[in-house]
Amino acid sequence: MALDNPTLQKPVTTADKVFDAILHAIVDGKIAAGSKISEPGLAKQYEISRSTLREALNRLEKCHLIERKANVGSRVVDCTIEGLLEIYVVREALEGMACREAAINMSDDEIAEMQDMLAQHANSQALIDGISYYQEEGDLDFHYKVILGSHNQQLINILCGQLYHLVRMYRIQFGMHSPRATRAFQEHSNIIQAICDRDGELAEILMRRHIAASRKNIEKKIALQNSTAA
Amino acid sequence: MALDNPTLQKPVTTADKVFDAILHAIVDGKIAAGSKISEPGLAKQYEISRSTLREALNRLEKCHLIERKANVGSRVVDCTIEGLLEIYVVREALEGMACREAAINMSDDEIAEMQDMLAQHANSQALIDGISYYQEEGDLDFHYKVILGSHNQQLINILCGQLYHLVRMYRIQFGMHSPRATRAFQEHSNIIQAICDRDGELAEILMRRHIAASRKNIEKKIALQNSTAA
DNA sequence: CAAAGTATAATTGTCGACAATTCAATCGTT
DNA sequence: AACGATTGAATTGTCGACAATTATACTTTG
Repeated sequence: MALDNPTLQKPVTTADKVFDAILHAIVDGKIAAGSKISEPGLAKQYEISRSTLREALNRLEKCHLIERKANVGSRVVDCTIEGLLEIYVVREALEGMACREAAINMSDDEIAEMQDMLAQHANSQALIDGISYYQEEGDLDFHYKVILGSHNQQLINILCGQLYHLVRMYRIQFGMHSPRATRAFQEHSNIIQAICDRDGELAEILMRRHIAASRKNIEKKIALQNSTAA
Repeated sequence: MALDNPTLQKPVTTADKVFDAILHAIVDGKIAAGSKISEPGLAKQYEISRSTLREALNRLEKCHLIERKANVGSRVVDCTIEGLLEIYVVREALEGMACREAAINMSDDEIAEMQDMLAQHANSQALIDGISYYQEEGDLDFHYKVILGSHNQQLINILCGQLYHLVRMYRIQFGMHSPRATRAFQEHSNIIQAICDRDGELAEILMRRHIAASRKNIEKKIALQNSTAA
């Protein structure tokens, strides 16, 4: 049960709720990537006014989940390999820095909490079975914790508020549950150790390598896919 | 004459124009940082409907220039030292990576163009006079060029579309024209050289140091300010 | 038959009004 | 006099309708 909204600002207005609903629909692929969004259609579907819907669409645009052109309309972003790799580049830079800052700014309690989480993941049946649960849920939990541990509001906003919605969208729509589970777990463990040692420099390097490894894994997969297809 | 909108999507709708107007007003401090925004007031001032104003406000929120709370309203972000330092941390990470990618992805023409710009800055009267023109305008031009040179749309969006509005706001409101002009110029020159050599690793390191130097310069200034005030 | 122009239909942008919530001032109580 | 509750005013959220722009289908022409 990973929190999919670590900033936990509960939806109070109806636009908030519709935003949440459409967000999940897009991330889960129920609204197809690249498809055009019909304002009258969606408004009727959710039984709200167009004004309220547009309010929700504006927030989706903030997450880079939809793109709007003036006098033309909104489209769901489409998932491309290039787009995915671009995100990994940004993640490598930002999460690396977040990890460095986390090593500096996290409280001892926060670190202990993160260690507990890792221990829990270690014991989880899914990891023992080598299944992809860890990849899909535990991995995000870990990364969220590190990001929040940076105590840098800008980093938190960009990563948790914007980029990670896209990350989850790609994960689901590209079906990314690679067999990196046990290895990624070891890398997480090393990163936490660096944070625990308050070694920001090492923590950043390890996190960057961790993310770069994921990216390269995907690149390899894609290359393989292309070679077999050709 | 630095472009203050490198993504150059011209305002077509009235909400776009109002967004531009309010953006400049906030960045220039004509609308005070931290002040509350009155929707009826601003709507009347710009002679538009509240719906159109809210559309503009949503885009300002995307730039992190205003913050909204449900059923309460919008406030202009306030400029704090902590906030400024947070931005520098993000810039160090993102622009460092952008610089690395620029060394890989920039075309020869783009590099030549950037070299021309630097040469032009070298000859500019303002730099010779040791005045702060370079800091305020040429510096931004340089950083924009590098960011765009990354050819990474995510990086471009985050940096040019969001963060740099805040950067300009802080520069103006904190009156940041430090005597780092000639030194910064030399650093820019070295960075371009690394990009020209297609040395992404070095380019990233140099850019990170360049930004970190600015941050430390500010921290020093603040420390000095505090010591004299006490 | 293809291509361009035009007219129609659909969609987006903008507006003003009403409902719901929050803020402010007044009044009453201890 | 200070604190809390209540009432009124102001602000935000939501709605439906109209205007402006764009997309579509049809007609006309070469």
